[in-house]
Amino acid sequence: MTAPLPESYVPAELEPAVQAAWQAADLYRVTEDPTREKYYCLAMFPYPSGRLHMGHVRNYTIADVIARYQRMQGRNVLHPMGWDAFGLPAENAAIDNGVPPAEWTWANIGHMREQLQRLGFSYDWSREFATCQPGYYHWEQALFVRLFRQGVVYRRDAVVNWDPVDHTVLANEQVIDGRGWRSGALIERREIPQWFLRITQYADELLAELDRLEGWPAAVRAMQRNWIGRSEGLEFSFAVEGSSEPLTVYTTRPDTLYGVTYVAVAAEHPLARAAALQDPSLAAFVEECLHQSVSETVVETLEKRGLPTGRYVIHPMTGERLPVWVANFVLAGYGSGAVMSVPAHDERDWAFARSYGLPIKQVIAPVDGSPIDLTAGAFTEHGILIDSGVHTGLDYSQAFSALAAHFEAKGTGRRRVNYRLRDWGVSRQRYWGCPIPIIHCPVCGAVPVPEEDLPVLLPENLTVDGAGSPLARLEGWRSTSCPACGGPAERETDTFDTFMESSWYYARFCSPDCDTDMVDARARYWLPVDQYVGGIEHAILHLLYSRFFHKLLRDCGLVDGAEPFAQLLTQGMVVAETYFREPADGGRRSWYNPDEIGVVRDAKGRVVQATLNTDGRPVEIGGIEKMSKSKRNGVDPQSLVEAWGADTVRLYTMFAAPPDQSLEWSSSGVEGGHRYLKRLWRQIVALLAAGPVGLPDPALVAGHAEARDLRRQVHETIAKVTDDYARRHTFNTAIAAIMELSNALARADLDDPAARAVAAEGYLAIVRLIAPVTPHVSERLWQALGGAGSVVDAPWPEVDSAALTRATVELVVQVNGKRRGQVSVPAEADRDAQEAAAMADPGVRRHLEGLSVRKVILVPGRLINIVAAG
RNA sequence: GCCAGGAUGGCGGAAUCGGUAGACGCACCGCACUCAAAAUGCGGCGGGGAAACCCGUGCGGGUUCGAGUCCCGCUCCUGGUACCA
Repeated sequence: MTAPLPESYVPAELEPAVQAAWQAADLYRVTEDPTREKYYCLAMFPYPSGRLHMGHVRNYTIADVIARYQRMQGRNVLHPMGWDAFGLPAENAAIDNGVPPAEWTWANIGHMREQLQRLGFSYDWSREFATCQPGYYHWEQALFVRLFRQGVVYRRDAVVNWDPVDHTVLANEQVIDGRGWRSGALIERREIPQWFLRITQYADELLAELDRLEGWPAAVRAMQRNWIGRSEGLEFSFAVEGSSEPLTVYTTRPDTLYGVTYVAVAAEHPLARAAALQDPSLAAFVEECLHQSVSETVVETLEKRGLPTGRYVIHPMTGERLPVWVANFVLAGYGSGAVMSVPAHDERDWAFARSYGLPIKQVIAPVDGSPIDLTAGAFTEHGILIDSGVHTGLDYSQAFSALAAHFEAKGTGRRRVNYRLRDWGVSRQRYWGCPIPIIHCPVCGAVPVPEEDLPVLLPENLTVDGAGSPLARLEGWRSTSCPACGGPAERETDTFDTFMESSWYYARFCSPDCDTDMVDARARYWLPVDQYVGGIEHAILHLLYSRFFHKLLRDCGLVDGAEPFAQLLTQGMVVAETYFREPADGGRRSWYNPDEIGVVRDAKGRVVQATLNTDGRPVEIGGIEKMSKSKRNGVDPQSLVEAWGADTVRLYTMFAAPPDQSLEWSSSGVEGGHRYLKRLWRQIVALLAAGPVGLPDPALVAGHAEARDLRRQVHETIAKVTDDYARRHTFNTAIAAIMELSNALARADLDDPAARAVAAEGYLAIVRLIAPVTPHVSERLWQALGGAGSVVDAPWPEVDSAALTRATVELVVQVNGKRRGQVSVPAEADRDAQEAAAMADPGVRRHLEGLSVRKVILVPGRLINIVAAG
């Protein structure tokens, strides 16, 4: 690799050679080393869907840049990769092609691993695992058994989407307009027994720790905070007319109690079911509600509808009779399945009351006494109680306290902290997942599988047909004996939610070969993850479950610390232009890949028309959308790597947008990235041809204005790029600064010894600054420039603060906030001198004519604003 | 529906703590090299105007000496919404 640098840059030859050298040196294998500072950089592991897509490339390049940067800082970097291998797509593929899910999954893993390796990521592949391996899920089962004994696990009925034709439970995304996606049958809500983890027991800690997660984006913390949704309210009961069973409700607005004009219950509520027995139209409505998908989106965007049950409750303060309605927006599984309705002071209740002619009774007035218009909408702010019996005149918190005391004294209610967060249902009626280690015994009930009998292996090489649960039909697997009494018993045939596997894989990477528990002592060295990188779509579920698991692991004594991920970077989507044709017969649109499209531009470069290359006729431009199979606007990373090389793909992906924004695909943009690498290569070829490479002599540079300015830019760039990588994670601006420096170095006179030395210093810096992004080309250029060892472990360039000093600064001069001139002043000039220089500028003088100066605002070293008036 | 984001030239984006709007790249235009093309190099490039200048960061208001940035009210787009991962 010390051969002279070839004239031209050929990534197809260079990159495999560099990768082979890395592999031969086993460069990316890491072990625990207490003498060195550790850094754990993790990208969200992929579901092995078959091929890498651009979203993966982006995710893994961001993480690789950070890992490589930290490594060049001298840290001991753990950067692992594995596979989130259980899940629904494997079953769908099995149904469609008759391939067993295990086979399909492993074939995909093999292919995707090759694709990742070709991109040159710095993974320690010795730590690789897939979650479908018994060596992994064994310990997940062991944790579940432990949690069962601790009472963190329980079983209860919960509602699912049931497809009555395929006899299977459907995921929310498999329900389209209330029908099963394959069968087309109207789905039913069905209650079945399921296992739950008591995440609500940790709700307060999950909430409190959010405030300390300073390395997380504020948006993600806000979303989690709202998702947990802690509220303080009042739980109380209404007496039901003609029944001894009271109706319990929870409210965060006890102050509006006197404004309750009706009560709404879910269709599944016993009161609704009982009333439906006597009322055929009510029965029909309840039946209709029971065919709605369980998804919150569906429930909340439905037209709000309801019917009176004919039953009444008694208002606990006024003794008034209030009607009980069944409403399609009240969730059965949440709270008590019943809500008090205050149309005057709640938007949803207001809309419902308006459409059904229910009374709207104002009981809260604005504090300032201003009138409100209840015909226009609800008044939802806090205020002063009116028409509220003995509580009239109180404010929100006084009313809250008084009413809570009232109900507590009577024993019909109490103050309660409530969470929007619900316990985590982990049962899935699916085959391709981790078996739940429980045995159902007719005598002993649900008994956990003893630790020594774990893992409960998932039978593999099964054919799946999409009807019913394959495990339930596997008689030989299902029947077993009870670990407690020895009698005949049956295995649990549900598997875990795949979020279970992805909730602790980050810990397993620390000790992937541990065969005694989930993790061993090595986890204490590596955890927490210093930098976690993944899609914003995981902001709530995956990240909340992982935080929860970390606390469970901590409480089992397996890890230290409360949180798994110190820093979080959420990346945006990869999007691309779409093109389509609308068929004349009104049938389905046909979509075309951007590769198949040519565009016609006007004189200013604006796209005026797009045509299909094969027939030359126009197509419609459909706008920018997330890359997807259905819109055919996806770009295959592998063909890009083949065409341009991994470095170019990595460079474009990092350059086109900051990581947290969506990234728009552009093939000419990739070409631009490639051009830059070719230019950098050529420039270094030219430098080496110009003479021996040595570092600048400070004395020589000091007396040489151009060399001094250039050297200042070199060191300014080092400072900026370092800050962009380490603190801001704005790789796009780091690359822009590197390109700018390249442009400046290209103008250097290589025949001048001082300038040539500064150029050499600059290129040695650039090659290292860009190495995290384009490691292959950097490796080769580093060696050509005489760098020691591999660039992967080269020391990060240091800023020479002496090089940063400036003799003069440029000061922008404004008059009344408008830019009127620019003056150059000595860097050490005082305020008066700067003002005087600004006033002397001819453009400034012209705009000050006839005006008197009122105020001068000086932003040192940047701007001076002269405020003047006539 | 609810929660969280986003919107800046022809395009992707920059402007980091309220201080020069448009860095860097793409596209486009011109020039050089070439028989020619490609590649490469050099120059131009928000709109209007001869210029002085004026206008301009999704829309409507506001705060400030000064607003892309802060506040209030909208529009549209995106992510999540608990069984997609």
